[in-house]
Amino acid sequence: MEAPPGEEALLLKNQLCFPLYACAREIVKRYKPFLDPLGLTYTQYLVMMVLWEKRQVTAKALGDCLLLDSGTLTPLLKKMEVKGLLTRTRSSEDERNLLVTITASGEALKKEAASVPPKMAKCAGLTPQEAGQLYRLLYKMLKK
Amino acid sequence: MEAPPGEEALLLKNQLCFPLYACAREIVKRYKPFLDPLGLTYTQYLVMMVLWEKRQVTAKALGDCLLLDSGTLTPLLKKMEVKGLLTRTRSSEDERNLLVTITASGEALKKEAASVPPKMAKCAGLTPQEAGQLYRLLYKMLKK
DNA sequence: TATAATTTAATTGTTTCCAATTAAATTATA
DNA sequence: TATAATTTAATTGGAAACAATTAAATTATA
Repeated sequence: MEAPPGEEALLLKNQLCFPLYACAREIVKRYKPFLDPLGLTYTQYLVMMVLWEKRQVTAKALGDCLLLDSGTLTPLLKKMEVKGLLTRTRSSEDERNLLVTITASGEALKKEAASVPPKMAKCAGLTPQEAGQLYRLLYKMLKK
Repeated sequence: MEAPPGEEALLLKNQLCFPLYACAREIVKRYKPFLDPLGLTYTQYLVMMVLWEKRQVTAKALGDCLLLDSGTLTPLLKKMEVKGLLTRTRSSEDERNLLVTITASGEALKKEAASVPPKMAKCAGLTPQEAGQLYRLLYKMLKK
């Protein structure tokens, strides 16, 4: 798909990367109406999913989970702290580590967020089988 | 994949959107070493693919192709004009339309770019069958 | 132990991306 | 025709995203 030789290879419609890039942006847009009422951006929603599961993580671990670096996470976490969703403290064992901890208010948001995944599932427009296929292919690409 | 009910649905690992979002960013990163020598960012490369195919398009048509709006395209096209890759002129039939036209130097870049798609195909780490599947699934999602 | 290497966040500067608004040109309609 | 509605770019402001650098803490090593 991506590498027919000659002229064809540079046509937009023969690119695999373009629908990937466009689809990722499109999905974030489709989340927006569901996340706006929670006061979360899509990236903030990802951070909250990690915190709803683990309650406390280091910024490093969060970056490893979400594949984001400190240049993205530092300002993001500061904003979320101002909103009262989490706290940022240094680990006493190792002062280099920033501990990100969910607040009660962050926990409380989980109830409201419970309605988001079912709504989004409809938005994707794929059958469960197709969604499973897509999931597997994307993780295969990511692992490479 | 995206909507198992209850607790499960908010786990990061059960999201379909996350690998999509992460994969799109990852792919742009994998392009970087191949596009840097051409002096193009990934988005600029997409614009050039359209121009290599059509030579001239309106900004509107370009936005429809790439699913980008004027807020993104206006500054992008201005930068590309400064680089000498394209010209920006108004249509005489309809002054609202901005005509984006490839320059000789933009055309010349196509030869160098020919090596990019085969290199990227290897980077994706998918079989041609898998790439085809992924392509179909992504466009299905986009159409919705 | 003193120094070097490593790890972790933060910072800086650039590029996207989008929502919302504005302005200009064109088309439709009263 | 005069006015209203539509279309197209541009602008503005905010949030990511990343590369490269810096600074601080820790660990490894000479």
